[in-house]
Amino acid sequence: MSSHLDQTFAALADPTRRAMLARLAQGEASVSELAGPFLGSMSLPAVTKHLKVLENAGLVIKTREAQWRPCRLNGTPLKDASNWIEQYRRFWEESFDRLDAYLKTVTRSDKGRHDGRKKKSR
Amino acid sequence: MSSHLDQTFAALADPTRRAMLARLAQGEASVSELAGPFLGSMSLPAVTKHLKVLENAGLVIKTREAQWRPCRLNGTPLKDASNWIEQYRRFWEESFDRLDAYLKTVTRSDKGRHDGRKKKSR
DNA sequence: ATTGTAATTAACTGAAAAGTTAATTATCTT
DNA sequence: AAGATAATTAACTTTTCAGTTAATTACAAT
Repeated sequence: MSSHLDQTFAALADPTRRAMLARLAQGEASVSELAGPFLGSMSLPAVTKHLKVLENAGLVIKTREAQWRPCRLNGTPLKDASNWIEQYRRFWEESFDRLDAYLKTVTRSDKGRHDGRKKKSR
Repeated sequence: MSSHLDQTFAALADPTRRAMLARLAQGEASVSELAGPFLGSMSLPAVTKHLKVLENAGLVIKTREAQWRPCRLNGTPLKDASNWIEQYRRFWEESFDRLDAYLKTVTRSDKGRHDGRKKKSR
């Protein structure tokens, strides 16, 4: 049992899969169209599997048209991923760097101790 | 050899690790403080390993203080992850849904064919 | 010096991930 | 009906990941 976010982030952790999403951002594509750029370095079944991971994560929706499987990107799981990350925005923005710098100025001694004792002063 | 984004997304794909980041967002914590909530369900070495993954991804910075390893969150890798995801924002926002709905209205037939032929009309 | 606490390292296990080749299914074309 | 094309499934290998227990390192306190 793995959460939605688990699956989304796991799917995004692979460069082949991110490239496939990038391709799909340009528009619908069949499996072989998606596979094209990778067939030099991996087999078609490997691509099918990557696609399955994206599909299971809900990032790609595969339909049927004759012997083709047109795929399109579904962004909704990315919304949750984005929201999750956004929680941490302050940790990479300027304002935080300044806060951080400030916190470093304040002596960490007592706040930082785990044994409830004072640190020797330097 | 895995890219920065690979490592970041892979690190975020695990709920234990995300929980550890959530804890660190509250402020610095030692390894055992971080481990606390999980010691019911996993061993301390397991926690150390998760922490190592976060550290390798650059999401956590571990320092030394006596026998403790105070850890703090470093948000910068999240910035890249966020930027990557933001590229796809239009795929989960209203405006896109409308565009999508519109595209479905227009007959997909020729646009969607991969063999350059016309579809039989229904 | 000995003991206790914090954390890591070592060595191992089991399960999941990522790839392979070969065979199979489904559909279209002639 | 036969052949070509698109894609998947099966069976297998290899590697990586997540966890375990036991041993070890490092420091502090007495």
